[in-house]
Amino acid sequence: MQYWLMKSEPLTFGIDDLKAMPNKTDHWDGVRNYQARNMMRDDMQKGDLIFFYHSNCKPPGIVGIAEVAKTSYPDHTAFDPESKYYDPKSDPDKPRWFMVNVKYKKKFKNMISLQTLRENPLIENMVLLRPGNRLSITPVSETEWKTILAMTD
DNA sequence: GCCAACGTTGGC
DNA sequence: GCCAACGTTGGC
Repeated sequence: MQYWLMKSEPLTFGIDDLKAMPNKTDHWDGVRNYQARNMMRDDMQKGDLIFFYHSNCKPPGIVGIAEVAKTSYPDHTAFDPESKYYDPKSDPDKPRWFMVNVKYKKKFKNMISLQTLRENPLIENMVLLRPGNRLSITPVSETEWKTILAMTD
């Protein structure tokens, strides 16, 4: 069992959007970064737990929990010229981009803002909090997971 | 809206 | 393979 953090812009796709999906499940498409892809493709297992993070909003922070509902498979939006995630270099016979399915688990009564996370010395080395980090998917250690859960009410 | 920090692209 | 130019991310 591993833990992850996945960022999404709430205006594009927030945790309430995930909850509203059939079976509260959706595919996590549009990841176009190799490090993030590799984590989805190689490391994410069904049942892994995910902190759902809202980025590019006020305030940014962790808003709830989801879980990996299906291991990786090719991201079909890369094959669709109409999609904003279209990548002509991704060949259906040799897909470049992958995605997993993610299922809504819960939404925190109060989100844990980025600022609040930064103020907790127990998680100061978290990948998310490292200077310059822009990865949309980051691993979370068990200690970090438990520490952050303890910050919820 | 600004801009620092990255990642990617493509000429050479 | 280098690296300048460019695009993106995402906090502020």
